[in-house]
Amino acid sequence: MENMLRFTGCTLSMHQCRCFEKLTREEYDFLDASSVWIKYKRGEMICKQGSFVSHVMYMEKGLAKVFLENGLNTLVLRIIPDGNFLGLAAVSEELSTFPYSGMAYVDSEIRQVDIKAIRQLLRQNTEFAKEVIDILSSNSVQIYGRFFCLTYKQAFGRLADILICLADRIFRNTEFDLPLTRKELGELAGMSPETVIRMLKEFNDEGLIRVDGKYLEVIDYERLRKISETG
Amino acid sequence: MENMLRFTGCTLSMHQCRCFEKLTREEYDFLDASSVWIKYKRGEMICKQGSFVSHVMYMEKGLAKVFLENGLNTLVLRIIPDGNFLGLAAVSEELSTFPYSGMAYVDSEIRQVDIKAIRQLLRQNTEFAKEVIDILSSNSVQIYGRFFCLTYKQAFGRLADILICLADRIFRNTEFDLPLTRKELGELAGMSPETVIRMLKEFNDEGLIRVDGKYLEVIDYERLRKISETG
DNA sequence: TGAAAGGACTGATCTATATCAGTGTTTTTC
DNA sequence: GAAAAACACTGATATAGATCAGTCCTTTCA
Repeated sequence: MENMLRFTGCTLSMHQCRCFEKLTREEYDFLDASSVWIKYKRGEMICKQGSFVSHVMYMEKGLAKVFLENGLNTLVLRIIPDGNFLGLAAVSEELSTFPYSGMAYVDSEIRQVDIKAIRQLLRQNTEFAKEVIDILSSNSVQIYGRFFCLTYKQAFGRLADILICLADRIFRNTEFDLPLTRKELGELAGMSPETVIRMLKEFNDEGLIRVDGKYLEVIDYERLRKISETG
Repeated sequence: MENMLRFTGCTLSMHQCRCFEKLTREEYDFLDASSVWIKYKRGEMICKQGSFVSHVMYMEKGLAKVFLENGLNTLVLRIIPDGNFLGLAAVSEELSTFPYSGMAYVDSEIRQVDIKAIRQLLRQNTEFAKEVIDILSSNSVQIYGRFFCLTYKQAFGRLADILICLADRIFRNTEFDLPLTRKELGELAGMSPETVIRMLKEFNDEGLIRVDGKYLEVIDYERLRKISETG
C-alpha cells in the first residue's frame, strides 16, 4: 500500500551486472582479447571528463568515484565498487568524449575494454544489449534518487543516507575504516567538510554512530534510517 | 582547448530520437498494432510514480514534465516535447513500476506502446536496441548536467539556464507565451515561486528579457547566457 | 628526524533563498 | 454573472549551511 518511492542519496545502483554472462564462449574470448588490465593508485584519475572515449572501464577490484567538475565544484554521481562498470555511458556512438571523470578512492584494478569491441558485441548479441540497457536504466533510476535527495533533504539526512549506503552496500558491515577524507565524504553527501565534521560529531554524541578518525561504526541503524527518511 | 564541460539545467536531452526509423516495415506495423493514441488535457497525469509499468509513452504532440515527488517536494527531471519518449526507463525488465511521474503541461497526444512489444523489438533488432541505448545514455548525460547545475548554480544562473532552454529548444523562438505558472517555472529551475517572480522582475529591469504575465521575450541572449555560465 | 603539507576540528560570521503573511488580479466554476 | 479558487506579486523575517580564520594533529618525505 506504500506507493511512495523512498529516495536515497545512495551512490550505487541496485543492478547486479550480469552482462558478461550473456556472451558466448567465442564472444567472451573476443572481449578478453580486446581488454587490458590496469592498476590505479589511490587518488589517480581513471578517466577525465572531456577527454576522448576509447575504452569502457570495468572495476575488477577496488573503489572509485565518478564525478562532474567545473574547476570550482565537484559533484559525485556514483561510486563504483567491484563488479561495476565505469563509463558505460560511452557505449553510445553519439558520445565521443567522457561526460564525467573517474578517480580511484583506493588502489584499484580496472579492466579497460576497447569501445569498438563493446559496440560490436552490442550489434551481435541482443541479450548482451538488453543487459546493457538494464544497467543504464538502473543507473538512471539511482541518479534520480540521489538528485532528489541532494536537492531536498537537509544536510543531516543526506549524511545519514551516505553512512547507510556505505555500511549496507559498500563495506557490508556496521563497522569499517573510511578510505575517504572528510572533504571526500562532503562531496558524496553534498556539503562542506566543516559540516561533515559537525554532523558526524552530533551523530556520535547522540549515540547513532561511533567515529574516531577513519574508524566508523553504525550503532543505531534504525534511528539513522529514520533520520535519512525524514531529513 | 576548452575541455571543461558546460553544464546547464536544460531539461531536454540533445538526442534526436530516430529509433522508429531503424524498424523494418513489418516491425513498424507490429509496433503500430501494439500502440494506442491517448489524449491528455493540461494538468492530467500521464503516468504515476510507483504504479505498474505496462506501456512506454511517446509524445506525438504536446509538452509534458517528468518528475519525482515525495508528497512535499517536486523535482522535474526532464520536459518532453514532441518526438520524445517518456518513461523509456521502463524498457528494463528489472523495473516493474514507474520510477517517476509524468504530467501534461499542455493538451497532449501520446502514443502508448505495449512494453512487451518494445521488449520483443529490442530482442529482434539490434539497431533498434542500439538506438534505445543511445537515447538512455543521452538522457543520463542531460540529467547529470541538470544535477550539477541545480546543485551548484545560484538561483539567477538556474533561471537563466531554463529561459535559454525554453527559447532555444522548446519554443525555438526568442518570444513565446509560457504555458507554465510561476510555480511550475520554479519547479523547473529548482526554486520557490516567489524567487522566480523576483528574478524575472530583475532580469526584466536589467533589460535581459521582457515579461508580462505569460508573455516572455529574450532580449539580450548573450548576457543571459553569460549569467547562466557564471551563476 | 625535522620541516612542510595536508587533514581534522572549532567558533564566529555571513548570505542566499525559503518561508510567511499579506494584497490585488485573473481564471474557473456553478 | 457572482463566488471561489488559483495565481501574480510584494515586503519582512528566518535559517541552514557556507565561508572564513584560525589551532592542533598526523602524515609525508628529504
